[in-house]
Amino acid sequence: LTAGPFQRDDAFSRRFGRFARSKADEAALADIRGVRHVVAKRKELIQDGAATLVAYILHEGWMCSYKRLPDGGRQIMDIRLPGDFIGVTGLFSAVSDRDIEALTDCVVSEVDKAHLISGMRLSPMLAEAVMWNIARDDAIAAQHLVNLGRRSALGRLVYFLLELGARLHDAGKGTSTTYECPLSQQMLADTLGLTSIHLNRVLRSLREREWLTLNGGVVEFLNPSVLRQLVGFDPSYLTHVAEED
Amino acid sequence: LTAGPFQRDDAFSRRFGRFARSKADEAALADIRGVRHVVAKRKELIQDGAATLVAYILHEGWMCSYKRLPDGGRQIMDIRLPGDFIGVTGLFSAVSDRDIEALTDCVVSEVDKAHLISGMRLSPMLAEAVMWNIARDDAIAAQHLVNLGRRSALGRLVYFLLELGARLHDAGKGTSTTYECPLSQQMLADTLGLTSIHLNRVLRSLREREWLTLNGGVVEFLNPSVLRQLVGFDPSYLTHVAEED
DNA sequence: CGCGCTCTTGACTAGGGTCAAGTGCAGTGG
DNA sequence: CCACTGCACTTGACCCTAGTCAAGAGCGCG
Repeated sequence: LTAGPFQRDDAFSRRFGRFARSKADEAALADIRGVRHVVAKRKELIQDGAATLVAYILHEGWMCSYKRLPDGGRQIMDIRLPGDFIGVTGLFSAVSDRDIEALTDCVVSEVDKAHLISGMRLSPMLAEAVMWNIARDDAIAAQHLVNLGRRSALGRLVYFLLELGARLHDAGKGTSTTYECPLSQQMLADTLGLTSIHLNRVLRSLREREWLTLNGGVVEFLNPSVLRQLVGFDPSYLTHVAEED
Repeated sequence: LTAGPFQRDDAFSRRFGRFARSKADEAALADIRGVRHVVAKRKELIQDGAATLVAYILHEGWMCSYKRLPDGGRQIMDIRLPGDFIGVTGLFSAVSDRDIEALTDCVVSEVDKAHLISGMRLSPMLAEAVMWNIARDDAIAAQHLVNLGRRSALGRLVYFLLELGARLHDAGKGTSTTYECPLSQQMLADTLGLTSIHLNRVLRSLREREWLTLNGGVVEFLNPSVLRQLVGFDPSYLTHVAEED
């Protein structure tokens, strides 16, 4: 894993290339990418309360954003995957309201605020792409909210793993029924508002029903259609559809 | 309640006026406001699945956005108050992923997408103000997520009512210890991921401890400092702080 | 007057948290 | 090669928070 040069199969290019209609568009996309960094597993990229100076594009690896509670617990807000922006909305508030941590070794590139704004002004396509991405993250957060507020532990886990699978597929990872998932049970629990003990019980129940397994960091859907129907999963909010004109 | 002309004490002007530094800025702010409408209580402003053509500024009244679940339940994502944008991020996805409904009689004005984008391009201040607002809504959603994932029923209710109070104060409504709240117990429950029955029990418990009351549509904090400390409420994410330069 | 809505309360249930003990395994050092 | 340690994962027993079911009160409205 190195902070090497631009690659065509980069998840960011896959996602945003769909918006580009001209050479100028592609140049605008390439232009917002600043310095590339490698971020080691377990290192914090952004701290809660720290000034928000730059955002990032995540090229390789998994990250998560979370909040700590007064009582010591934590709530993971979102998992960030290759191709995702990190901390874009945060650029417009004075300080970050959450921590962001690398779950695996990661490659990111910086996105400078002034640079991003001027890029969006010059390229309507870039503005559209960035705003669509913000809307997508918003839709993901909304689903997460529904998950925590109104679904059982089993439903939450199923929905979350299905959504992760769809997002990974979008980033060019995994197959339609299986993917690698570096999240520990404790992390899944912190995401879904459960204890790791209960999460373990739910996983066993899913295994025994032969619906899905999570073993050695690999998620496998044994019965995807039942799972999708169970929680009403419709992944259309995750991918951009071009406007008809 | 009429869809009358622009007013100086409008919550939107209060919120966004802080960003303006010139006559041109004020003109840009005034310029994105389109047609004014009155929306009757219980009417839907935006439907889940409908094409997203325009956004709105909420001038008067309360609205909420929610999602319905396959099993008939619902999760309220957020309460929208005077001065808030409605459906701005939604402008950048093809269809809305939630319903938005008036909880009281409301006054809104339309915000046209093309108009908004050109305004943001011409006025850096407008761009900054709109993006800050998106970041603020994001921070509110993040707190909501923490609420649902990691707090007890009592903690959720306390945090939510404190936050509402702070947001209303920002909009020029209520006092430091009391405000009018048109939300039924069923709506509060749908917001906080609880049943209305349990919400009622929690309200009783808060009343008996003499911490807060909700009676006849009026919230009153009897012991604000205890409540704030209980849930670690810090309202700084709700108001914009000007950058030092 | 009766209908329908929100709110209230009680009795019972169940989903998920807490506490505690134990397994499996990757490192590490003797 | 084998202890020793630490961490993630498992499982069981028990408890408590919040959901379910049911009944009734208060009140605005046609």
